[in-house]
Amino acid sequence: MSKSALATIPSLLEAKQESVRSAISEHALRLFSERGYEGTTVDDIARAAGIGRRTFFRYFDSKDAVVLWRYDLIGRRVVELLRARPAREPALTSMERALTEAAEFYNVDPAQSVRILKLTEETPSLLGQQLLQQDRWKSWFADVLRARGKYAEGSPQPEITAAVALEAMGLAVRRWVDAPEHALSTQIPRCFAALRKVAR
Amino acid sequence: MSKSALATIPSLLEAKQESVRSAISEHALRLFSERGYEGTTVDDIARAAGIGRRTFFRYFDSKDAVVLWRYDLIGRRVVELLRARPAREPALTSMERALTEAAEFYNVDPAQSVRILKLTEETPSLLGQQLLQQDRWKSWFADVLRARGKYAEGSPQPEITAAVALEAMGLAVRRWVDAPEHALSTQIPRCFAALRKVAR
DNA sequence: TCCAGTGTGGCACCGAGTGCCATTGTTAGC
DNA sequence: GCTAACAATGGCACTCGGTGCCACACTGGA
Repeated sequence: MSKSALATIPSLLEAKQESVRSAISEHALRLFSERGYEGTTVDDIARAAGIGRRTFFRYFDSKDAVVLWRYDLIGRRVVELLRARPAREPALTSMERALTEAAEFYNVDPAQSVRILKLTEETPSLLGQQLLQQDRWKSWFADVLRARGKYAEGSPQPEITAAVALEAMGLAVRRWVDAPEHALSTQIPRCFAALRKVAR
Repeated sequence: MSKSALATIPSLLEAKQESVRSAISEHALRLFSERGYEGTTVDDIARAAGIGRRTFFRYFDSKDAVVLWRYDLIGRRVVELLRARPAREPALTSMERALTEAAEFYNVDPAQSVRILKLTEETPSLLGQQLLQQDRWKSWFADVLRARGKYAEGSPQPEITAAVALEAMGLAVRRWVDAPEHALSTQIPRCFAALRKVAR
């Protein structure tokens, strides 16, 4: 793809590819809401988007990816934000701030976000993939925290901190999806407060 | 199967089925360690176990299940143990005690457990399924905790407590699998201690 | 105009998982 | 011990996700 360092211009072709990509994605989401995720085949999506089945798999690695690629950015973004936090800040606070800021992603189009998150939640194969993704994030976040150098060699502290923060975030998102009338921005501090209370 | 209330005797057939079941399971694990999980087809397993491919799917719902059915008991066992804990005990303590006791499961055959857990950890499709299973457990555990009636209506506290305890347990298991020379029974309190320190 | 390089999509293939059905064996009633 | 129900078996064909291969079409440059 964008291997050539000379590709200064979006080059028409890249633009076209991007439009094909979003066309596939939109048709897919429409079909999923009409016939359900399992009830929609890749053939259906390809036909609806006016492309070949083989081409579908050039734009997305799997059927899951049509839904889940949107989350790919989030993990990286959190790492970025986390690194930007002062190293002296309590680790859990840094996690909460970074996750809160990254959650702005969902506010670009809240209704769309809720629809996608709900679909993910109620479709086992999608949920499984999402949990897998978040599991990878855990170690990324733990690495950033460990790099602060405040932990003893082999301490489980960074992993635990990263994991439980992600858990709090996950619950906040779930509560928001189940009751979108309460903003995500109110659920996050609520869940982190509950987390801080767990250990008393 | 054991629908008939009169089935006092294991009935030869049930016994045979149990032996077929474990035969499939053992051949599967052997093949997985020889050729890897992805490199082994269901046909291979069926052939090795001397049964038809179709029969394989009568004993196990999926290829994953050959590995993961062993964990099925654990979740239910934890619920049981959790209910047996005194309601006045701090929730996180109850979780730690219940999970610790349920972890005895792994001590029946530690070497075997480590092999299976390692396989699960390094095989995405297995890990995904396992995370999915644990996600279901979270709500089971949360329900038990909520039934204690110590939480305000709609409080995220039970979910958070269940989730982070499971996270601590998961990390303990992971550390044990990566370094089996340190007993799981020492990793669990270590990870829970780290968890309690997160909130300071 | 001809020659790359690249996107496309058809075709054939693999592996997981399922419905259907004939065959086989086991159990139960006589 | 014979036989009639019944359950387990496994073969067959099919669906669907995913992949390798290859011929074709388009674009851009010499």
